Amino acid sequence: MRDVAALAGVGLKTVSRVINGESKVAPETAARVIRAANQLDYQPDFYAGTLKRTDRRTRTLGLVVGNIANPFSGSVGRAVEDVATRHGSAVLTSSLDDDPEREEQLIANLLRRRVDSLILTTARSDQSYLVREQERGTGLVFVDRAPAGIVADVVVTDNADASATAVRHLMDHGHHRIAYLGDRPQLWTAQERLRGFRVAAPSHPIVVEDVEDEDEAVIAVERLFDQPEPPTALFTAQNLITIGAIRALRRLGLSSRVALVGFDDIPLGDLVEPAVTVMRQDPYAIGERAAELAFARHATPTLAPATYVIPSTLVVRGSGEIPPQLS
Amino acid sequence: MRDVAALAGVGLKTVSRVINGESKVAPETAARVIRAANQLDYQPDFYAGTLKRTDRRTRTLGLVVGNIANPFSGSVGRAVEDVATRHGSAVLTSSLDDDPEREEQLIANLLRRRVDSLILTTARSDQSYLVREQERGTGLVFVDRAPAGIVADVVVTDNADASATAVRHLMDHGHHRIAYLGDRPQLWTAQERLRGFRVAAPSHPIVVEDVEDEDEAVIAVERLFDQPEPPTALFTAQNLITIGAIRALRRLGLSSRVALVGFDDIPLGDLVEPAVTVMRQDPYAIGERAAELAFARHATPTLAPATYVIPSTLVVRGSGEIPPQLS
DNA sequence: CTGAAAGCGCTTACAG
DNA sequence: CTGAAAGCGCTTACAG
Repeated sequence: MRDVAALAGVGLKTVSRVINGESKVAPETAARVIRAANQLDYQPDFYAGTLKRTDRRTRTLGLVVGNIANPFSGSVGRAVEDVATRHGSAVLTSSLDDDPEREEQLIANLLRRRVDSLILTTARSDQSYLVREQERGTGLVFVDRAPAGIVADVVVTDNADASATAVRHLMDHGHHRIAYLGDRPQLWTAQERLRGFRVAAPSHPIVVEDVEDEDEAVIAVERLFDQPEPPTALFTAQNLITIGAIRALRRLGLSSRVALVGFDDIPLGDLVEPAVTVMRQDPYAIGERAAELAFARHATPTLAPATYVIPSTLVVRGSGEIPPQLS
Repeated sequence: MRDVAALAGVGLKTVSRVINGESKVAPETAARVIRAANQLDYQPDFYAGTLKRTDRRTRTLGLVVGNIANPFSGSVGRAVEDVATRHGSAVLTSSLDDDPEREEQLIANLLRRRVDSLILTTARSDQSYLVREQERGTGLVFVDRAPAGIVADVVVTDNADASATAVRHLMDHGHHRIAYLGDRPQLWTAQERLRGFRVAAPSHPIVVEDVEDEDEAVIAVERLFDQPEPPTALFTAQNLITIGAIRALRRLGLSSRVALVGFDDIPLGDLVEPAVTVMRQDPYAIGERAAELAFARHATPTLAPATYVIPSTLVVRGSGEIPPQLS
């Protein structure tokens, strides 16, 4: 910038004004500055300006998702990016892998880079370590999972409600022996989905927790049908579990005899046989709302923190409408 | 930092030394500094340090992918993130949507934030506008698509080879009437895949270009089978086209009578009926190699730019092994 | 409409 | 082992 000022024969401040499009510069002077900037191939350094700027905003958001390679996180990320771009901000993305150790490390890394807000999915059971950062003015929006030990904006799916809806759908189709297959009970989402299941489920539900991935889901389903009184319907409370269940039912030759409703849509869910009925979440809407909240808080820091619930939709495709079979 | 120094009763430089873990600080002094930092809840500002640091590295990478919500880009992004984390760097992620207008805008945004390297997928037909930035020392690695007008590191799939392999697989199964269905011919990847197809294909191949999405693929396939001499096999040169083709074949009742090989794997490709044979790309390997190249160049700026080809694998699942049917 | 001085939070290049 | 001075590239808060 100094070189540009020298070449154009103006003061630093004038170059700054031209670069930032502030008015009140004589067109002729401005033209000279622009010519000098082009000649020297000048690129302003945004972060250098941040140092002295009154609001100290870096116009950078930190995003922590489960795993950016997974479609749910990908859609959240895309939404955050879209909103950020509209506000002239950039997004630093990190994948958590549900690892509590990583959580603190990733967040520390983002904080050192002075992100204006953090939009984050968490793995630890307590987030009170972020209170001081929040007091310092960093925006905090929790997505997908509600935090503990801190009051902040939260954007989540209607986990319990959606689960109850799924179970009622199965009961409406005549099922009474319904099995729940869910993720690790430490996860807030797993707790909520089980809670919703219990609210709507018949009196003696079958509950299988701690199913961590597709392979474990296959095993869990095989085990269920190895018992004297197997379920007539499955509610799989996570997308990988749904995929594992489809695989297992197919191997067992039960695809067309056991009803299945999954939580969270799966890719090509309409092309498998039978097509799979799911409660579809809206990850783009979650990310969008979260990013909008972050920017709203930058504009009005006194906003009271709130929890936003994004609705899910029952997508009826066939697997959830199979009637109970007499064994 | 000034406050920490004052509270600990030491000089600025000593605080700096403790924060950065430089040796040569008396344990006692260091402890006092750490206590002061905790008490004041001090967070170092990484970018402020960058300003005066000799290497001027921001330890930030810029990533431009097609769309982070799409599984291919997601895997590339995840790989870049993993390598960056190992090197203490963070990643600014942007989605291009194959929009040439966006390309310049997104890149300008990243450059203003002084990324050390740019790892990018491009939509424009020429990237010579990046030469000056490259000369200034910003690392440039092109992924998925080769650039024009600039010499830089490139990491791509073996598009032409993999396409030829796919077509030979179909011919080995007796097919002579094979249709190619591909994306916009402006895209480098589409050109390469068509080139590979032509190398291996029989003398009078059927070529359908400019298929932009799933819906267009459905229409294109329906049209093919509305003709006097329809193909006995399809080579769908992009994942959304593959999905559209599966849908169309199912509607036409031809799923088990027309062979299909897709370029790029699709989710749940093994669970549809028939399971779909594909040339599987390795997006994680592409992202990983690209990020490693970026860091290698930071360490050794004189490295000659090179092109790296990441191999694909034929995944045989059923749809590609259907023999030609007598109509 | 324009510019000189001061300073943001750090690191560098010294001197002790 | 420790610290004072200078300066990175900008913006602020002035004065003219």
